[in-house]
Amino acid sequence: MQLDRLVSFHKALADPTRVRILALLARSPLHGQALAGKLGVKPPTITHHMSKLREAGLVKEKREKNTIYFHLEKTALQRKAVAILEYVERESPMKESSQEWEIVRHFFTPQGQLKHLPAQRKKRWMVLKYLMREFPPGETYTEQTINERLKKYHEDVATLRRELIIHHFMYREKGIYQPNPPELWSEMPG
Amino acid sequence: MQLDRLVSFHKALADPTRVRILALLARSPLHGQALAGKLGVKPPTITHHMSKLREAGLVKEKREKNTIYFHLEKTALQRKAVAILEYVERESPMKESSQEWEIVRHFFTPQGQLKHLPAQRKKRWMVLKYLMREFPPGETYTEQTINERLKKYHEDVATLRRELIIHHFMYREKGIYQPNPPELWSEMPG
DNA sequence: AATCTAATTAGTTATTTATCGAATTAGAGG
DNA sequence: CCTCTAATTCGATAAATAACTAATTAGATT
Repeated sequence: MQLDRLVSFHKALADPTRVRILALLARSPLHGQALAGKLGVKPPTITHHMSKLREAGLVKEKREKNTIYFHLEKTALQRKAVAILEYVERESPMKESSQEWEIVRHFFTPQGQLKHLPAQRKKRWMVLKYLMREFPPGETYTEQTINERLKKYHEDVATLRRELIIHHFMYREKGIYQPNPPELWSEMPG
Repeated sequence: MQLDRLVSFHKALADPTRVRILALLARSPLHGQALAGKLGVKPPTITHHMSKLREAGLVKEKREKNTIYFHLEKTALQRKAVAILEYVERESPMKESSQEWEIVRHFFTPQGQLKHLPAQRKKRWMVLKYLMREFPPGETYTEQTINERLKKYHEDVATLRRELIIHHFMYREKGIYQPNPPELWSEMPG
């Protein structure tokens, strides 16, 4: 789910009256006047809230004579409720271990600059893997792009580039760089 | 989770900047200046957002020298994300069948008033069960409270009260009413 | 003590929004 | 055509809030 859809879903739930509406509709379908009565608000307020809930895809309605019955879209609610988890997960290639980050972070300044490449092979590998966050898979990168992005971390981009290739984090062909999938990375040393 | 906690959780996620912060922190802990830099906002804005996220229990912080590193409380996020599902579920004792509701609803006006108690025993039982939504288990109720709440449905609260007792939906002792758990209810007739 | 940096507070502004009363629209039924 | 009811729209108001600048606090280092 894209950011703005995700945010407007949570906006829909960021009001006590709307949450109570959903709880009522989970019991049974209700029409506007009944909701207004049970919640102690006026009909225009219900209209206001229902349009937000409808926009968020959480309720649907069925007309019956002059009356409009709203019902909860429970499967949509379930799906959207967990979307935030997928969203933060999708963006986090470092999820495997926060201990790893505890080691890696000492080689970066608070501004995020790399102080120096670790001498220890294991730590060096971790730092290189960390740098790969700049190059998500599924895309290819020119050498110029690689240089620009590595420059943010350290002056000596040539060494960084070479190390990334050596450990098979990336693959180079005719000046085009391509991130390897984790299966092709070199093993984490000792 | 109670309503206001639930709402303030969703308020915390109802802003694109805060969702982006969570996504960044899912990668690795970061301090305020780094967040400000990556998001293109000023430090006071970060302070503002972090206090909301902290209040919602989604981030924690660790001081190190002069710098404060924030990290995501992922398990809290997971727990709270699904809380809305439990909330709407908990309030819906009618979930077992919407066919049941199709029968029951004919005895209520669109405003939610009970037209009359059904003569058929099975339908009468269903209507009484439906009325029990007013009296969640885990609490006790005075007769006055019972009367007030039943009054919304029908004038003749005495009959309703008596029927609820007869069918063992509630238990009365010394003028205090207590809802029975479903195991103690009388069997649904027919 | 003086200084540097990160974070916070205070105060301001512009935007959003929850709610209401009054007026209007949309159907249904006489 | 008239009337009734449910729902919506319109306009107004009050409250919440996201963002900034400027000033201040809190620790750490010199």
